[in-house]
Amino acid sequence: MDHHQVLDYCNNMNNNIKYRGGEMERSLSDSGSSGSEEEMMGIRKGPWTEEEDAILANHISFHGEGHWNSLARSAGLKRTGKSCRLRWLNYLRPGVRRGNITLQEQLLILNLHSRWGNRWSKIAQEFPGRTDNEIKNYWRTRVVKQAKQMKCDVNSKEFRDALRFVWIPRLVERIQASSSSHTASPTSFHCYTDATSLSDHSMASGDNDTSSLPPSAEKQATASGIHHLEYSPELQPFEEANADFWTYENICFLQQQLADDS
DNA sequence: AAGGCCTGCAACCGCAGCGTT
DNA sequence: GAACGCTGCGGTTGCAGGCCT
Repeated sequence: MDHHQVLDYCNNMNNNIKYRGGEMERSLSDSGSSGSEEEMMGIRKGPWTEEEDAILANHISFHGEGHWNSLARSAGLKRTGKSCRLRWLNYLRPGVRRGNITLQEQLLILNLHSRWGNRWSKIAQEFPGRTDNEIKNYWRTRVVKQAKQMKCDVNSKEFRDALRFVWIPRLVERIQASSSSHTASPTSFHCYTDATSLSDHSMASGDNDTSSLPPSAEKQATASGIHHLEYSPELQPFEEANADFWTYENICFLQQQLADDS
């Protein structure tokens, strides 16, 4: 990205960013804390301004990433190096994707989390353009919320079974439905659905109990004590699925992950 | 209309690991 | 090998906007 591209990029950012509450000056000296070096230096905290974003992006375009503390100083930003790094990686960096998590991404998040736990940066590596922060937020705001609604711990066997036998199969069903309505390759999902014993009857009907499960899943869910599963609105369709991502290889990968979990 | 509550997300904080001196 | 600084990670918090009463 050369200098002119950065400037264009910054202009676009300025036009597109939706700021909450406008510019917010919140230096430490304003916050009432006292005596810290940061306060003496007038280090700013809180939301970034458009001007700061432009300065940071412009500076990185000339000098590159890294050495964040010295970068912050030389750019004239009254921010910590950590703050600059976070802002760049999570927001300003070219290629960052923001917005709705697709069905495929949801499925992969559930699966990778079951494998790696809260290792968000590692999980995020499987999602080009997504940040660990965004995936972490998704997990906490959607999945943890769902666990709370089910009155069980997110790491409990009960909830993990709910993910495996209810949530994930339902996501797969919806991906199938989305795929078949947008592409002419319904056989793409054949191996996955066969291997997970999913029947053809729809789980997208909004049923709230295990009667909507495939027979094998229903049996296992019942055996696990899951009787009153409820679905959140976020289980309703998100934006159009990313068909390019949903390749035969990815399907088989997920299938293998599911098999490894059992 | 207004006030309180809830939700989602950006950003901060503390800590651990690593490299350098 | 101790001290220091930097970086990256995961947990947590603060707040704007939406929703509800």
